[in-house]
Amino acid sequence: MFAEKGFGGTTTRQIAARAQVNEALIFRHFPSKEELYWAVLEAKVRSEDFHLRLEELLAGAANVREALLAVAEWTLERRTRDHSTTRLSLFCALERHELSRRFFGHFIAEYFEVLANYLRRQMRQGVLRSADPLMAARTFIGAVGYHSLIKELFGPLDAAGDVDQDPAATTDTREASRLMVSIWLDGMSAVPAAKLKNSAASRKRASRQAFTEIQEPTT
Amino acid sequence: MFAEKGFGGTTTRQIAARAQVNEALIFRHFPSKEELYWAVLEAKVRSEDFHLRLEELLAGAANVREALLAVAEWTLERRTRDHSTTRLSLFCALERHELSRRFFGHFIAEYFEVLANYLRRQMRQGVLRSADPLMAARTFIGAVGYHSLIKELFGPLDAAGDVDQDPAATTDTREASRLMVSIWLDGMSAVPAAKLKNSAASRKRASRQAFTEIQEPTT
DNA sequence: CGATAAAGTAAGCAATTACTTACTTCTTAG
DNA sequence: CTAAGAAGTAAGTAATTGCTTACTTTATCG
Repeated sequence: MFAEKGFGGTTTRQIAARAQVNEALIFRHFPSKEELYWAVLEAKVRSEDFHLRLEELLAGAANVREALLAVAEWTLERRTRDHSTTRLSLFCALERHELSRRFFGHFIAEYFEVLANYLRRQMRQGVLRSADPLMAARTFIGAVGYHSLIKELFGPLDAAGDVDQDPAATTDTREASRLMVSIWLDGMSAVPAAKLKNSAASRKRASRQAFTEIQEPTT
Repeated sequence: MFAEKGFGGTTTRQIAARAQVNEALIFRHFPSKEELYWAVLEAKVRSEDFHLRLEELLAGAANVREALLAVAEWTLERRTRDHSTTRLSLFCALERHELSRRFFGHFIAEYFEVLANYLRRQMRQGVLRSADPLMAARTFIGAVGYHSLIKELFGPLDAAGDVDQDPAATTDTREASRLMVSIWLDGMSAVPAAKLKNSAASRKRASRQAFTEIQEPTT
């Protein structure tokens, strides 16, 4: 309910009603509404150990592309399935500045750090060109995160109008992930030799590249 | 005040106090708090004609890189200077789902559309590799937008700790823009010849890998 | 069992909410 | 000048807020 209407927008009466208990019971278990709120946040954060899952994904992937694809798809899929974490953290950040920074802020920083460390390693090994790993991580997460954020907050809005509704979320997730990874990775790759060849004969790209390349669609 | 504490978090009494008028005066000019809210939103949106400014920036740039750099720097600079628009739109999206979509949703879609059209043109001219322009636009805006969003909501959080505060916002803006543009552009360029030369000179990594494959390492 | 504490509740508290009413002041056109 | 309406206000309204009090029920364990 906090994720749905925020801290200020949720009343203890509503919470009690939804929990099918008396309102006074809330204040028997928690000294105040605020304490309940932080308990909810902590439980939420604790239950979704993001940066651990992220480490797993990165460690389990065969190469950078696979890793980033996995991260992108995981992120998009998770966030389209459940908006509550995003909403909760956004509400938290918007409503109470001080504490949210120490809460989600630290959490997010940790998350970035994990990806940044991975990218740093890839840079050292020459797989990626060298750049500020933290910024590089942000750029990637940003593309993925913003994409899903807009979708969560404002719906599909694919066209300028409002005609076509969410067509096939999974297809979209796949395709979106692939494009974002390909853009980021091509930009960060240490060896864009293939791309050069590619541009030299700009037509039949598809046949030439066994892997890696992401096809363009859209007539 | 709506940007600061949201619709529900702002009371008409507070507004009246800040405006130094009697609370009743508000309801003489606006039939309800909600109507006042929408009036504020409309005024805000109207005053910042984003997609027009975006078109100007794109039209005025010498090439794609310049254009994207201008867009990135403009976005970052504007958003670090004034958080109110972001906060307002976020609050709006979080608090009232239905109307926000028609409000900011349509607005954002329009914004994406402008950039997408520009990118489409560049693709047709062979400057950029062809891909879904809307997705490409989102990927770029995403990297920039998310970066500034995190900063707005959770502060600097550069390191995992909390030691170094915002060092030099302008320097950061410049550098961040440059990196994001370079990543995105290298990933989207049809002719990355310069990049090859560049990387060859700097590290001679290029010689190592003939084409395409992004080597995995992972011990 | 029986004592003790935890779990649970009905009713109500003062404070705050968006909004109204009944009234006074300012501005301005004919 | 003056009438009329706009601008402005003090003092309320009923409803809702987080939270408390005084009480009853249920579970636990020697």
